[in-house]
Amino acid sequence: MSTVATRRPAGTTHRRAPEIIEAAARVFAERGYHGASTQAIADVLGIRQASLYYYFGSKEEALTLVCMRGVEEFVEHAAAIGAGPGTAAEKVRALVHSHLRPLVDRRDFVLVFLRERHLLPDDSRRRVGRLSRRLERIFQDVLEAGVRSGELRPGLDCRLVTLALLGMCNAAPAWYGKEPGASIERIAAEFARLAIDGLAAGRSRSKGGR
Amino acid sequence: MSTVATRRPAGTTHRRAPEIIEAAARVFAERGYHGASTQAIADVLGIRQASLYYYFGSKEEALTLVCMRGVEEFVEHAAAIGAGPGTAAEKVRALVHSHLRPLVDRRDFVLVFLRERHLLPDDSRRRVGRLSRRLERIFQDVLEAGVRSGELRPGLDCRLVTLALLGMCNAAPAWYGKEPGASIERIAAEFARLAIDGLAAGRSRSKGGR
Amino acid sequence: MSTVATRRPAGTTHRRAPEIIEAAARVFAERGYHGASTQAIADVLGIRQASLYYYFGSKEEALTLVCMRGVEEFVEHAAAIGAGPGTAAEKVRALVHSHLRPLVDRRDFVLVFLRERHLLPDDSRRRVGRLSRRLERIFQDVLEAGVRSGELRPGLDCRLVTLALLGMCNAAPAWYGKEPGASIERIAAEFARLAIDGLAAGRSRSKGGR
Amino acid sequence: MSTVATRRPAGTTHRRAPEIIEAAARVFAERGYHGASTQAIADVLGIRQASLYYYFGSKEEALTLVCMRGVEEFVEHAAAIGAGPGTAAEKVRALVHSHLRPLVDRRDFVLVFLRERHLLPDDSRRRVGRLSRRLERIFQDVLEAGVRSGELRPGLDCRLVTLALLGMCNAAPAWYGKEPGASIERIAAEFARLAIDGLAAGRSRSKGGR
DNA sequence: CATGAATGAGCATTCATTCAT
DNA sequence: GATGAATGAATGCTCATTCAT
Repeated sequence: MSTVATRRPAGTTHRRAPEIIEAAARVFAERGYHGASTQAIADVLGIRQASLYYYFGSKEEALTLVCMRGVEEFVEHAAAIGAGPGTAAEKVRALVHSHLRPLVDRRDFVLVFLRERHLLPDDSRRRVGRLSRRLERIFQDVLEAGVRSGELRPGLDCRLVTLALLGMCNAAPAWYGKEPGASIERIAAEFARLAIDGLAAGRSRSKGGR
Repeated sequence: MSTVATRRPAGTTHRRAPEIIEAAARVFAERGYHGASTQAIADVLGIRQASLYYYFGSKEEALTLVCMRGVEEFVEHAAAIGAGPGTAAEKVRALVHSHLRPLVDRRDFVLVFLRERHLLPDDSRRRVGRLSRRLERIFQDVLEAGVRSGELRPGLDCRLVTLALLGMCNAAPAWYGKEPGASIERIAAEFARLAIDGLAAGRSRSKGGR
Repeated sequence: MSTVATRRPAGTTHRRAPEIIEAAARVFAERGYHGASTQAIADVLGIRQASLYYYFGSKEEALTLVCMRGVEEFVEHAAAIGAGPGTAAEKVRALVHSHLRPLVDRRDFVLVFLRERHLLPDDSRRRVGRLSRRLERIFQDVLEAGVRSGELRPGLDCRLVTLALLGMCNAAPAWYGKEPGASIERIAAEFARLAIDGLAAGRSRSKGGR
Repeated sequence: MSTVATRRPAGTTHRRAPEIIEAAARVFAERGYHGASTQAIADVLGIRQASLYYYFGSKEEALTLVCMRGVEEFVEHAAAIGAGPGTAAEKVRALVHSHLRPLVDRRDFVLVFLRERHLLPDDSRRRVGRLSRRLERIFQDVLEAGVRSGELRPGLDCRLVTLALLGMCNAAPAWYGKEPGASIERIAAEFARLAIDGLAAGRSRSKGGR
C-alpha cells in the first residue's frame, strides 16, 4: 500500500520479499509451521538460513505474513456478495465460487491459514479470528435472509449450515490438484448445486429428519 | 494373567497404557504433533517425561497409536451401512450419523488422525491411507448406486460429492463442543438433511448450474 | 574360595552367577563397556533387565568381575614359568603359550580385560594394573636373565621387547577364531619361534640396526 | 576465496575444522567413542556443545573424520615400500618404521582408528576395512616373496607373522609417550631387528618348534 | 528370585536467532 | 543484501538404577 520506499516499513518491503514469503508459504503448507525449519525455507530460495532474517524478524512474523495473504480479499469479496443483489440461491452460489477461487493461485497461503492460524501470536490471531467470524457472519446472514424470505427451507439451522458449507469448501485445498479433472469451476458448481438444492424450501422431500 | 514370561507384548499392554495414549491424543490435538513436546504429555499425566518411554518406544509410535484409535471402527461401521439394506437417502443419513458419532467420546483421536496422519511413519501412514480410501469408496458407492437407481440426481459427480460430504463432516471436530446447542444428533440431522435434499433427484430445482 | 554358602558374600555367589557374568563378558566384548546396555546383557540371558541387579550391584561391578576373570591365572602361570627351570628360549616359548591359552575358553573375558580395564573403578583398576605390571616384569626378567647369560643378543632393549611380545600376543584375541586354520597351538608355535629366533644371540645377522 | 556461493562443501571446510577434529580425536582416544560426550569435545575447544554441529553433522561423522585421518597415508607409504626395491629384510624394516612413524604426530587419530573403527557407520567401516586388508596384504606379500627367494625361513606362516608384526606395532600407540626413553626411532629399530632376525632363514637356531 | 513400574541424569541433535563483517 | 560463525534453549530418547511386590 505504501508507495514510498521507506527504510524497512513494518510488514517488510524488499525486492525479493514476495518470493521469500511465497517460499515460506510453500514450506509451511507442506510440513506445517512447527515441522518447517527456516533452513528448509532457505533451501527453497537457494539462500542461507541467516539471510532470511533480512526479510522477516522471526518465523512467527513469516507465519503472520503468510496467513494474512491467506485471508485477505476473502472477506471483502464475500461482503460484496452478501450486500449485493440477488436471491439467496444466487448468493450462496457466488459465495461458494468466491470461496474456492483463491485456491487456484494461493493454495499454499490458504492451506496455511486454515491449518496454522491458531499458532499465530496473540494479536494477529485475534485479527484473523475476527475476519473468520465476519466471513461466517456473511454466510449466515445470507442464509437467514433466505429463510425469512421463504426461499430457503424453514427451520434451517443457519449456523450449522454455515459451518457445513465452510467445512465443505475448506476441505478442498487439501485435495485440490490431486483429483484429476476437478477444476475449480467444476468443484464450485457441484458444491453450489448441492448446497442450493439441499437448502431450498421444497415440497415433499426427505420424509423429515428423525 | 499373562500366560508366558512375556517380552513386552506387541502393541503395548501396560496397566496405564490407555491413560497414557489418551493424554498423548489430547496434547497432539491441542498443539499438533510437532508442537507437542513429550514433556507436555508427561505433565498432563503427572509423571516424568522419561517414564513415557516405558509405555511407548517413540513419539512417532504414540502418534501411530492415537491415529489408529482415531480411525478404527469408522470403516467397519461405514462398510456395514454401505452393504446393508435401505435407500440411498437412508444410507447417506446413516453414514453421516456414523461418521460424526465418534466425536462424542473420541474427539481428540479423530482430530489428530485428521490433521496429523501425514506425519506417520511410512508403513502406518500407508495403512491408514488405505482405510481412508476404503471409507471414501463406501460413500462413493452408495452415491453411485443412488444415481443408477434414479433416486439421486443424474449427472452427479459422485467423487466430488463424496469429498464434499466428508469435508463437511470432518470439519466438525474442529468446532464441536464450542458451538452451544450443537449436539451430535442435531449436527448429524442437519448435515444429513442438507446432503439428502441436495442430492435427491427432484423436479424444478435450481435452474441448472452454469 | 569360600565354600560355605553365606548370605551374598562379596563378589556375588548365586546359582546362575557364572552364567550371568559370562553374558556380561560377551556383551562387553562385542560392544565395549559403554556401548553395552544392561538391557543387552539381560536379552542374552532371557531375563528382565532389573533382574540383573540381583546378581551384581552395578554395571561397574560386572565389569570388575569380568576383568578379574580375564587376568586371574595369567600371572600365576607366568610366575611359575619365570621361576621354574629352563633356558630363556624355553621360558619365552612357555610364556607365549601360556599367554595365548586362555583365548580358547575365555576369549571374551580377556578381550574385555584388554580393552576396557581403564574404565574400572579406581581400586580395582589399580589392582589389575598391578597384575599387569607383574606380568610384564616376569617377561622382562626372563629376557634380562637371557641377555646376562649370553643366550640372548646383547644390547637387547628388554623393556621394548617385552612390550613387543605382549603386543603381539594381546592382538590375537581380536582375530582369533576368524583366521581359518589358526589354532592356539599354531599361533603360539609361530609366535614363539619368531620371538626366540629374533632374540637369540646369533652370528652374522642383520648388519646391525643403528 | 571461495569460488562460488557454496552449500557446505562436502567434507566440511571451515576455518577451525582441523582444530575441531583434533579435539574430537583427543577425547575419543581418551575415553572411547561411546564414553566420549560431545560436551567433552566442546569443553576441550572452549566452545558450546551445540557449536560443534556447525563443523560436523553428527558424532558419527566426527568419528569417521578422525578414523580417516588415522589411516590415510598408511597404506600409500606401505604400498610404495612393498613395490620398491630392496631385500625382504630391508622392506620389513621400512614397513615397521613407516607403520610407527604416524605415532609421533597423530597418536590420537591412530589410536581411535585402531580401537573404534568397528563403530563406524557401515559404508566408512567397509572403506577402512578395505584399507586395513590392503595393508595386511602388503606385509604378507613382502613376507611371501622373502620366503620364495629363500631369504626368509621356509615354512613361515606368513599370515600369522603378518598379524604378529601388526599386533606388535599396533600396540605401541597405547604406551608410546609413557615409556621413558622410547623414541619412535628406538622402537622401530628394536621391533624391526626382532622381526628380521626372527624371520631370517638361519642355521641351527631354536631346536625346532614342536 | 524376579519383575513391573518409574525415575534422574545425561546425551546427541535441532533450531530459531544473533551479529560482526 | 547476504553470510559465516556461534549460541541458548529445547527436544526426543537412552540408560543405569531403585523399589515395592
